[in-house]
Amino acid sequence: MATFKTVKGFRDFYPEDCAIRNFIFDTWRSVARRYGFVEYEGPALESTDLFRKKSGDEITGQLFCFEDKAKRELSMRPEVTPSLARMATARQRDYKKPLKWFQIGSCFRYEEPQEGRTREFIQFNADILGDASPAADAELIALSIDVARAFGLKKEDFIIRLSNRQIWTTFLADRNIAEEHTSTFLQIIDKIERTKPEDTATKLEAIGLSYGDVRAFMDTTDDSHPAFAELKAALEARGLWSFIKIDASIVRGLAYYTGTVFEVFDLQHDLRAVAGGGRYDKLCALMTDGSVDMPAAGFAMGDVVLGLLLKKTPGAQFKLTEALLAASSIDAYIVVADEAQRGNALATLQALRDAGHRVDTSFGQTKVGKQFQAAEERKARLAIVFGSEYPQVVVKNLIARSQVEVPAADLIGHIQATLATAPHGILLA
RNA sequence: GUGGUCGUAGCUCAAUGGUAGAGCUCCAGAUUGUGAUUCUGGUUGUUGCGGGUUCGAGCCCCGUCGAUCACCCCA
Repeated sequence: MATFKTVKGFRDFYPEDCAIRNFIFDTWRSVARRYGFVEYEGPALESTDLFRKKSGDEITGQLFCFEDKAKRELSMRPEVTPSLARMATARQRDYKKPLKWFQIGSCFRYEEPQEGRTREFIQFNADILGDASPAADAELIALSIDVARAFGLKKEDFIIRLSNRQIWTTFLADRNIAEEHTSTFLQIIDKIERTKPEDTATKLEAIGLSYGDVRAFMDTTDDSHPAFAELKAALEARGLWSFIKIDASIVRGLAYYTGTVFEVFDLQHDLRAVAGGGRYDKLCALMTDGSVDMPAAGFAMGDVVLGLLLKKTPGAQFKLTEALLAASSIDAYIVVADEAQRGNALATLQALRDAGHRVDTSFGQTKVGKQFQAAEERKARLAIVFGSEYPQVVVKNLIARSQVEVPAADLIGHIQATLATAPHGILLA
């Protein structure tokens, strides 16, 4: 038994886990690129002040923070948006607007682990900076939908819950509620679906509002509300509006959001939100003390909840299995049936690898049966047998279970021609 | 940070307070040039860790670490 254990809330990625992780990364990347986003990355470690600046002192309780040897206060990043704001504002003159940037990397939060929540998790972040239009919001929402679909999730599996903080700002202004109550109010709304109505009513009355008024407003806020008009038009034109459900209770915590806010929710399993985001037009100005005022919007999707959802959704499972098989299978396995031929076998191994094929072999003298077992295990398409009949070489198609003898001189050409054709079927179970 | 449940072989789990086991996996052989099945044999444990009670603790008690669930929080 090993003496050392994985640090609480952190995960090991054994090959089978890493394969799933890479499938998720590949999917995120390919869809983001399809949308014209470019990849960036920031440091995993930042000055603690960067996060304080954005979220205030109270968040330090949830930070992995420490002092380095020079007594600098540092924190593992709990999110990438502050780093993004720092990077984008620092060199915003170098890039034409709008910036469409995405990133994939680990984030860290010092919290109690439980289902869907670990202390290190990997996020996909997509942001558009320098464009304040609802068209940019629509682009992000469309991206989040297409990412979900790329994982094999269907309309019955997930929905986008959409709102806009402006509708609440207007609601409060219409009732002459002081601006200082806004964040308190939004916190109440955020929790309204999981708090007892009596408790909510008490809290609302404290800032001069009635529960009935708020509820009635929520119930009558639908997709005909003018705040959604442009966004709706842009998504309808793309044929994606049917993925949207207006839900005024979505306000996304007490974050920096200023307009559109949305979450990707699964419909079948009652999980946490798979992704969330929105518009945060004031953040760049805040982070630069007003010197760079750049509108922005974005969303983040974590790997943990997404992974749970993919495992629980049959359609996504199939895609995942297919991708894992494609990633792990090899083109050929070289069987050395006669040790005297190992030199010729290794020369062929090298030539095939040089040509870009995925080829493996066993290291030392092993029974032929074991070598075929290993080839099977590796999901090889071909077995290439070097034995006493050399210079004739046996090439066996492990899927069709047929084999031919090929002269050594023609071997490489024969194998490349065979691999160039589509396999007859995928070897399953 | 708070509370509930749990922790035995690589995995899934047994074992009235009385000698720590099974299945699967893995490795080898049956089978010295062909993938499956079957059969045979074999490796693996300070029972998470540390104390305490007891003639005797995997089992009871305390602490601790971890997992899990629910709070808190969710940027």
